[in-house]
Amino acid sequence: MKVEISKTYNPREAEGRWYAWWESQGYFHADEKSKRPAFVIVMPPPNVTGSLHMGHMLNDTVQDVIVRRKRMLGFNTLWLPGMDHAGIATQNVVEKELKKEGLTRHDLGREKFVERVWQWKEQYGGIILKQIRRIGASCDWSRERFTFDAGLSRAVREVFVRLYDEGLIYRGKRLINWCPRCHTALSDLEVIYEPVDSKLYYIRYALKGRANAFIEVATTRPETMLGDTAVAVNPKDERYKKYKGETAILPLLNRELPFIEDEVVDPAFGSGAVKVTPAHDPADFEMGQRHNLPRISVIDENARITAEGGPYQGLDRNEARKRILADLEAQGLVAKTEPLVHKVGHCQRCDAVVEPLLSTQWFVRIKPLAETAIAAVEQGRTQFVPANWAKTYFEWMHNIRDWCISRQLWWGHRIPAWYCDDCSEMTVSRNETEDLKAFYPGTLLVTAYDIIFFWVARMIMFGLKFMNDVPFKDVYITGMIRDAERQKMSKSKGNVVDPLEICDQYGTDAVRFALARIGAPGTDIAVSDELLDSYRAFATKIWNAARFIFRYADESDRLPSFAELQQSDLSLVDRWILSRLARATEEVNRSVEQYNLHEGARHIYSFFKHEFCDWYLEMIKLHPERSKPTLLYVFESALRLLHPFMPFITEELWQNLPHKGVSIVMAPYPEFDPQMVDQRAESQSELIQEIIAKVRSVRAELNVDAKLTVPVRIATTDAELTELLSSAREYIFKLAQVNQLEIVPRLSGEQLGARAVAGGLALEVPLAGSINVDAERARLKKELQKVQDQVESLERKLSNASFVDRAPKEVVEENRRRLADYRDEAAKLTEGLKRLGN
RNA sequence: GGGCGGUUAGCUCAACUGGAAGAGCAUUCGGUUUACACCCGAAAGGUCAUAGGUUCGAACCCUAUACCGCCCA
Repeated sequence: MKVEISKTYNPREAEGRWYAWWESQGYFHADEKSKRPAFVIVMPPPNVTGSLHMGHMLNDTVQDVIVRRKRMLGFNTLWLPGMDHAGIATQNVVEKELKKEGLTRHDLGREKFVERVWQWKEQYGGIILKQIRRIGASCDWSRERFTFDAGLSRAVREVFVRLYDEGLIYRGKRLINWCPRCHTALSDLEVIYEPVDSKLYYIRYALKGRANAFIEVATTRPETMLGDTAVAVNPKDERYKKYKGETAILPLLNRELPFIEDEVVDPAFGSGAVKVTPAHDPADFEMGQRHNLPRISVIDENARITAEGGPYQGLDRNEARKRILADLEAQGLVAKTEPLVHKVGHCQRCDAVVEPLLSTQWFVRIKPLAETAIAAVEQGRTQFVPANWAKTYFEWMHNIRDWCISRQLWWGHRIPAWYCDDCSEMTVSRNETEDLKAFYPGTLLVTAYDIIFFWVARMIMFGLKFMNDVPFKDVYITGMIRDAERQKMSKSKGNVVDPLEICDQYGTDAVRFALARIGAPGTDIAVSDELLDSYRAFATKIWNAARFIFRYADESDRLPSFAELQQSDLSLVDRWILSRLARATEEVNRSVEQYNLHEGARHIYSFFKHEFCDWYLEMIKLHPERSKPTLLYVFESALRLLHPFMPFITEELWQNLPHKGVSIVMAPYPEFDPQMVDQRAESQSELIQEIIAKVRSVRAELNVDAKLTVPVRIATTDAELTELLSSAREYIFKLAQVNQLEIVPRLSGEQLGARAVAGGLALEVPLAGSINVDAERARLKKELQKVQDQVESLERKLSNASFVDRAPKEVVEENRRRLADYRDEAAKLTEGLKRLGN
């Protein structure tokens, strides 16, 4: 019985069906007892509150292509999925919910609140994990992890205690980033600096003991003046030399401020003099340390002015700014105001303006960890792909600063400071130990470059520290997704596309292929409708090729082995396509192995579309039954080759074709077989294709009616070529609309016809009087010009003695051969032209 | 200010080790050839940002410049 498939492919239906089946069959499950070599990727865990965006889809596609191929190659693959409990983000979400009920987390208390967050997590969290399934990611869901699970909490405590015992964790009063909305400390990385339209205020500070003498300081944050403890200028600044040793008087509060000199002050900024507020500015904090200045905290954790702010106590920082400026204005102390765009730190999670505050927090002394991690990358134990990103990593690691690790969150790991003495025996559970043995270190981490500082660096540091080995051998850095105008996608710009909608629209396979195809490592990707259209068309092409095959395939057909094919009666084009398949297989494997997914995708695309569909399928229409075994063999192999990129459509078609095994997911990945290469079949077949292409080209340029069949005459005296041409004449007939092929020793000058050269052979399309001599002459002249340009450039090259002497022999030979070919072609074209007169 | 990257066809991007500049889309022309009009065939389109240098040979290596982008401070 013939296999029937629908006229068009319905991606949505097929995708859901196959994924559910794959998962239920346990194909993605890694076996911790397996003896096969392991291939391990840990998925950078998405936030529990998150939903899939194109960046995730790119990452997950890259990981899935790599993992699926490795699985098919027989590796014991583990792609470990998980979710980040995302402390601040998740707490915010639940707090917002509570607010609707008129409650705050304080009304519930810590325990009840955390319980509530867990409820939220079970009910609404982790939508993204379902979405990740939707795009075909072949993760081992049986091992799914949540960063707030008991096991991971224990690991965090263990790490904390060990670092503390070694003196790498300390508690100290330092200037930290404080989010007054989230009410927590943030690490440096959690602060996003954004340009803000602001003003630079020039404020007059009086000088002690001098009537009417002022120094102007420039500031963007007048409200912090309440905490000023000095005025600073650059020591090289001549303008202020005269004030050395003087004392300034802080307006409004009348505090005495020493006049100090410090290199960090930029004489070109503002007036060249700045106020120094060690408790509210990182640069001032350091200056304060250098000059032993007192630190006065005037802003509290609610961003309100403290008692130190005297009359301004209790005011919000913004209100305080207004009032202070008004008061200064009233006293004539605001010299001038200039517009200024400067970068202001915002909370990564809630976008509130971050307040630098003095606070007692826990810090990790990170330098010793960083040094080991730097060495590991220098030694190549972990490699970046592309290698350039190692520079970014080094740059950051060399300038790393102690890391503030405490957060004032309820939804987060608790610092076990109160039972340090008791927890020294904590270990991870036995089960995890077995998995760790089997799967640590991992092989690969795939992430965008904005995460190098977060996950990559920290995983390397802590992997080395606690597992004595790097956590992964390679780090593949993907680009960022941009829209068609190359703008970064962001919610505020409103140009975010939902990958699931895109997948619904174009089919997941098409979107995956597009991402893989265009995403060279480390380069940004612009997603546009045109791009997606072209790969949906590719999926459709595959579907239709299958429909063609199903016209001849029967349920009783079985898949031949290559050995069987070799013994059967293969046609020229069969041998050709097998050879091309072998080469495509080699290229795809080489490319993907080197993480050049875009190259791999390109090779498959080009093989499938331009060789298999455009030539092979067209050619075997002459003898479909004879070529059926090869057709089935090549198509089935091509599906396996393509499967990592387009998992759904390949499974759908594979299941309907003769195949071996239960699922393409577990079928072997094609590997290069030198026996399949047939150089002779390739050159013979290419000659035929060149002849067909030339005839088509001549016909099109001379506007020959598409329905009209024409005779073709080819000149050769070579017996082998004569044999080849006559055996391949049917292909030329069918594909070039030819009705007669005459092989002659040489073309005579008497016949009027269009001339061309294909594969070194002169050919003629006698058009029996219908030819336009002028058009043909023009066409030939143009053709000849091109060839002569080549001849000239090669002659120049070869007449250069140092090229002939110094270039490798093969290159010189190659050029000589090309020159000879072009000269021959030119001669033939000239002859054709001469015949037409001028 | 420090670091990184980019500049190739109208557009989006490739080009593995320095050795004939490619693809997709768009454009033009011709086609309902029974797998496919989400298609087929043909064509046109390039000073590889600019200026130097290295080399027999440079899109690729080096130097400088211009413009664009990103990261860090």
